[in-house]
Amino acid sequence: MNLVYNAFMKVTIKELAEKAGVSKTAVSFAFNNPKRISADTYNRIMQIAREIGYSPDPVARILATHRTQTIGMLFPQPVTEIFKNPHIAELVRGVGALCDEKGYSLTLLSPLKGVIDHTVQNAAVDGMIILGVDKYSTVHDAFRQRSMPYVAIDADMNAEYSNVGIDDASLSEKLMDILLDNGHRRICFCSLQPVAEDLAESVHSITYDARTQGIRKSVEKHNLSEEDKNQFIYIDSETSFEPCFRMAKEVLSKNPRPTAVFCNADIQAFGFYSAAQDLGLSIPEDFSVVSFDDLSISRILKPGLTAVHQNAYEKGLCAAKLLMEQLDGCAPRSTLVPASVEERGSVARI
Amino acid sequence: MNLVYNAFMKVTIKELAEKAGVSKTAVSFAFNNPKRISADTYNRIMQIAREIGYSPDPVARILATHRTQTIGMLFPQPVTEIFKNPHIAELVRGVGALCDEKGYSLTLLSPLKGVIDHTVQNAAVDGMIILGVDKYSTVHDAFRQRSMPYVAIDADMNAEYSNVGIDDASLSEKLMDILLDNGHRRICFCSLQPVAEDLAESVHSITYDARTQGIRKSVEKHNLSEEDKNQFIYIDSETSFEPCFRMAKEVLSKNPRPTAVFCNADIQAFGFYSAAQDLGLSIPEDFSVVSFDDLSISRILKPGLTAVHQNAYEKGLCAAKLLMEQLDGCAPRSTLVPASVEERGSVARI
DNA sequence: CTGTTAGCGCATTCAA
DNA sequence: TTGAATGCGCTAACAG
Repeated sequence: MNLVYNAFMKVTIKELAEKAGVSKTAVSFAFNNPKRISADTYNRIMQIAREIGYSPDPVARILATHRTQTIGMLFPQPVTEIFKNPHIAELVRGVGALCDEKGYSLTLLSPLKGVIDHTVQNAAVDGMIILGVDKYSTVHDAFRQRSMPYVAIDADMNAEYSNVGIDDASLSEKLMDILLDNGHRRICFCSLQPVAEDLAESVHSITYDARTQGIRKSVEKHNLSEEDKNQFIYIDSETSFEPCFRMAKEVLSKNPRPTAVFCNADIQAFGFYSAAQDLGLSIPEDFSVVSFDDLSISRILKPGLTAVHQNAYEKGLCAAKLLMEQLDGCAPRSTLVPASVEERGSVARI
Repeated sequence: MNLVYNAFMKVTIKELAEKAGVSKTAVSFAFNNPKRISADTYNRIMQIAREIGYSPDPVARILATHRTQTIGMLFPQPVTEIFKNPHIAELVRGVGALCDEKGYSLTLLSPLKGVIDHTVQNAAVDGMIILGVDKYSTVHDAFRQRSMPYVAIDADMNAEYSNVGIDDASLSEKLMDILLDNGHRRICFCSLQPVAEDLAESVHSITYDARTQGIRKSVEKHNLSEEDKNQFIYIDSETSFEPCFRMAKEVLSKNPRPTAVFCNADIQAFGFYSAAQDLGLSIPEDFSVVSFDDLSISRILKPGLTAVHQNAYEKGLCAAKLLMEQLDGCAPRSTLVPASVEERGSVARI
């Protein structure tokens, strides 16, 4: 029961005040607003503080000020799962950049006992950035109940809450255009990871929906026959390397083999590049690949990956900015982050 | 000043107690220990709680219980820098795994205004896991002063604090043996990233020291001539892809070109593989590579990377376990995590 | 420039 | 089973 540490009887502001012969307020000022007391008393206080090993209790300070100086990033899955995807680290980097600048800490949050609303109720943070919002999520109510500001990433652009995203639908359409324009018909689509295992059936990813819509639009534009459409393959995929690699091997071993894959995350493309090499297939001659993300580390892929380039760092940073705005009293607003299709060498004409 | 949210006048336990016609204690029990009140009052309390939108204030609870249910990961650099290295994400995954299991949150911490001891004093966490401890750091005193339990990763194995690490010295020696045994002499060494920019000169990385020691031992074993040793090249390197790529290109363009590189992180090896391809060099025929980390994503490298395999996830998990132990009152202890040299195809005999 | 007085919102001992 | 009283450690009006 943590007795070891409590046994030290943490020295408090009261004790220091007594020892220094001043009031608690004076001590408080010494630590937070030194200008308001004389240099003499300041020095005396700090001197004794050092001697008896005093430092203010952060939690008590938070209770009194109502400011945790911490923001949370709320993920739909445990940290241990979600961080398998390198894309997430970039998002965190972006958020972290502003946190560091503003002196905020960043807390990683995930559903408490599987329910995300619990986390929203219990986290000691000033605001949150939330990912993977389900279309029908009740999480918005939870936030409203706590009167807590938050910003979503990759959720609904036209909702009343703050959102940061890219134009998934039109980018997805363009990406699909490339495949279809180059004659590909036997195409494999890799899903984004289900949001939570036990909720797998009821997950409604807004991003995934938008991308699907874009694909559909492209398909319609190209007047594919029913027969063509029936050649599409849909595959469930995770977002860490090993499973993607296995999945890719499976797909590439199919008979007939698809001529191209539409990945929803670079890490999936990694799997296909690696699997192709293992099977003696070459990209793009034997197999074409397109993807979403275009991580900086993906530059290692040869030939270069044709992909939707989205700057995850920028998205994180932008979300953090919108949150800080709200923390300063501004109203929620949404932002569309620029993204583009980068054509490199991973698609062949067939 | 956050008026928007405070204006809602958060509903408190007192208000709920009045509305329900019970004492604050009853409400507290309803949320924390329902068995101690009758089902009737419980239901009534919860009913009204829902109606008026009450949920307990996490911060007040923390102040009263002295438990934040949060642990911190303290990095020597801002999150935005440190997360460029994929290795870090693995560490976080490991820590996160146990946090999730035990219902703890995980806060990412970095030096406050450049001073790490400040962070230690001000973070609202029950304990910390700390990385990149400088040999002469005063951070240990800061922890002692707060009576806060902590665990270091990759610090001193024989200190009085808790530490998790691998046998860097002997692994490094083995890795170097491979290079020397295969006839390499013109070898390039890539440093680990300096801990903090403004402290660059006074940084004393324990890990880096140990590895250097291992290398030295290998060199001595192989009776290298002074002339041989003078061919060694030492290069400062960062741990994100783009800079590594540029650095690699530079190294590979040197005349005479080194025959091999000793990387201290996979991400550096990524740079060399990519740069080699760009320059029309092949690994290992034209250039050999060895590295530390062996990330799962590194499996994409062909030929396979000869590297020290360390399970960063395991290290994080182990550190979290040691910390939880201390939180339960146990004494600090250290653990050596197994690691091994994996010989694959990235080293040629010359 | 300094000190006094109230809380902040909840958990918990003890008595009823 | 319930409630009153007390304390957690600090900040912030306000008064001196």
